[in-house]
Amino acid sequence: MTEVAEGQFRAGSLSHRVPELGALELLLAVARLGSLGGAARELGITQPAASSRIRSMERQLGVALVDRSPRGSRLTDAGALVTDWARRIVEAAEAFDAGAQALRDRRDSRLRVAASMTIAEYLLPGWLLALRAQRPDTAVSLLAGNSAAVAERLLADEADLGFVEGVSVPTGLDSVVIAHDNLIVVTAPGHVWARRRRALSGAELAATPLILREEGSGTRQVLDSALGGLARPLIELSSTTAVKAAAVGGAGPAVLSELAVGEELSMRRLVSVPLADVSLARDLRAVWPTGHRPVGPARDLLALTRG
Amino acid sequence: MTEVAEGQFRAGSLSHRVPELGALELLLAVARLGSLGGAARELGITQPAASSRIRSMERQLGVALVDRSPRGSRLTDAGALVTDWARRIVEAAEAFDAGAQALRDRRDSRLRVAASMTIAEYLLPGWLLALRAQRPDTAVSLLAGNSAAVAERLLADEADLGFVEGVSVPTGLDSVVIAHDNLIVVTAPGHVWARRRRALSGAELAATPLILREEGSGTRQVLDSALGGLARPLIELSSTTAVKAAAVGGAGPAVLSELAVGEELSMRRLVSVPLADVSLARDLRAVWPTGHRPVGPARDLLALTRG
DNA sequence: ATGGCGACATAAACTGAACTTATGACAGAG
DNA sequence: CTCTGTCATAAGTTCAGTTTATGTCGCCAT
Repeated sequence: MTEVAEGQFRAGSLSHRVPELGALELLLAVARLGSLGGAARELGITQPAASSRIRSMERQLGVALVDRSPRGSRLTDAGALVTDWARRIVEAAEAFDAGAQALRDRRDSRLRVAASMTIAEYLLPGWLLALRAQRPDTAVSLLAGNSAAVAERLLADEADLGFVEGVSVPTGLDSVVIAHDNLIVVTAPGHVWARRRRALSGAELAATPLILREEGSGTRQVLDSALGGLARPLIELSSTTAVKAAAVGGAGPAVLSELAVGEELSMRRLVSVPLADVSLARDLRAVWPTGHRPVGPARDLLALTRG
Repeated sequence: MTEVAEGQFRAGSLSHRVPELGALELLLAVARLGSLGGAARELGITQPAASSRIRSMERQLGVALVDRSPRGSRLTDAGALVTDWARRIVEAAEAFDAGAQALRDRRDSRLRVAASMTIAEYLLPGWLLALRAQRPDTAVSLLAGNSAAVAERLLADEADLGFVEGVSVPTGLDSVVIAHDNLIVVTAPGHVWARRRRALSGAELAATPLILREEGSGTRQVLDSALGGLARPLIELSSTTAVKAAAVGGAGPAVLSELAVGEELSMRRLVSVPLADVSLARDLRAVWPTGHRPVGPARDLLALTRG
C-alpha cells in the first residue's frame, strides 16, 4: 500500500515508473516461452525470483500482465501491449550494447571500424548486432570522426574498414557504395509546409530560414553545395538531435538525413516535405586502403551492410 | 577486479552490460547541464551518488564518458556517442511510460481512449506523451481491440474517443481521417526483390507466397480485399512483431503497415519493394459517437493527432 | 594575495531491493 | 494415485546504491 497517492508524484524520473531492463527482458522471455520457470532458467535466475520480479512489475504498473496457472503463464491483453512497448526498449538497449561493446574494445580488437558520425550513430549499432549474431567471437572496435579522420586511420593501419558519407572519396582509398542517404526537409505536422501539395523548389528552400547543423558539418556541406552556398540559417545547432528537437517543437523547417528521422516520420512527429528540383542525395560508402580488399570479419561486415 | 574475464561471459543478459535507466537518465542530464552536481540536483539525489553512478557506468562500459574538472563536466567523444544511444533507450522508455500510465488508469480516468492494435502500439504512446506535455494533469485510459470493440465502447459511453484503421466506419460513429497508413511489401536486403527496379504488379504479389498476419487481422483484410481474396501465405503469424522478425530473417517477403517498420527501414534491416497497380492504403480515423463532438482533453488529443 | 564559492573526490555507515534456498500447493498425464 | 510440471510463500543473505561528512582543487572578486 505504498502507492496510494499514485498520480501526483513530483515529476518522478522515469526509472521509478518504468521497470528496469532485466525485468523487461524477463517479461519478453515469459511471453515467448509461456512459463515463468522457463524464462527464469533462460535468464539464469531461480523461479521464485522470476515470479517476484513479474509481480513487482505488475504492482508498479498497476496492471495484471500474465495469467498464471498451474499449466503455465500467458500474457493478458494488457500484458501483450506492455510487452510490445517493452520490446522497443530492449531493442534500443541491444543497439546500445552493440555500440558500447565496439567502443570498449577500441584498442585490442580484431576488427577495427572507423565511421563518420551519422553512420556510427544510426547504422553501425544495427550492423554490429547482426555481425555478432553471425560471428559471436569477433571483437569489434569503433572510432567515430569525420571523413578525413576515417581516411587517416585507415592509411595508418589503425582501422580495417571505414564508412564515410559524402560526395568524394579520400585519395588512397577504394570504396563501394553501400547505401544512399537522402537529406530531407522536415517540419512539425502543424507547419504550413506539412500541408503543401506541390513539391518545394530549390529557390524556395534557399529563400527560407532553416534549422540547420553548424557550418562544417557533413549535412550542411551537402546542403550548401546543392543550393550553391545559399542556405539561410534560422538557428544553427551543433547536433542532429538538437535539430530534430527544434523541428519537432515547431521552430521551423529543418534539413536532416532521413536516417536520423526514420522514427519521427513513422510516428508522425515530423513530416517530410517533398522537394522538386534539388537533389540532396549522398552516397554512403565503405572504404579501405587501395589494394587491401577487406578480408575476414571486415569482409563479413561489408557483406552485411550490402544485404 | 571482478571483471577480468570480460569478453567471454555466458551470453550474459543485457541488463548486465547495459546500465539501468536511472543511470542513462543521469547521463543525459549531465550532458545537458554540463555538471554532475547539477544533474544530481535535477534527479533528486546527492552529488556523490551521481558521481559514483557515472563512475560505475564508465567501469561497466570500459570507456571514459565525461571529463571531470573543477569547473564542470563535459562529455568525451565516446561519451557523446554513448549518450546518443542512451537517448534512444530513454525515448523508448518514455513511450512505455505514457502507454503504461494510460493502461493503469483504465477505470477512473478522465479521458478514455479506445484504439485498434496498430494504432495503440505504434502511434498512441507518442501522442499521449505530447498530450501529457500539454496537459500534465489529464489522466488517460487506453483500451485496445478491433474496430468492432472500439465502436462498442464508444456507443456504451465507456470511451470518449476512438481510433480505428480500416476502410469502413462503424455505424453510429462520426469520424475524421487523421492519417493514412500504407501497407507495404518488405523483404530482407538480401532478397531478390530488394534489387528490383521495376515496381511489383498486383498479379505478381498475389502469385507469391508471403509472410502474413493471420486471417481476420486488419492488415490481412486490407490485403485480401485489394488482391481479391487471393493472398497466398508462406507462413501465417499472429503478431506484427513475429512477421517482422521472419522478414528480417530472410524467410521471404512480408506485407506490413509502414508504421510498424519505420525503424527497420531506416536502419536498412528491411527494404521496401515498390508496388505498381495495387493500392494498399487505408485511412486511420478518429471516431466518436454521432453528434458527441469531442470536447476537453479528447479534443486536445484529436488536435494533436492532426498536427 | 586571500577568502569564498562551486565543482568533484573520498570514506564510512546504512538501507533496502533482489536474490537464493527450502518448502508447500495445485493441476493434469500416465 | 503417484509423478511431474507449474506457481506461491517464507526466511535468510548479499550487495549495490545511497546519505552524511569531509577534503581538494580551480576560479573569481575583493
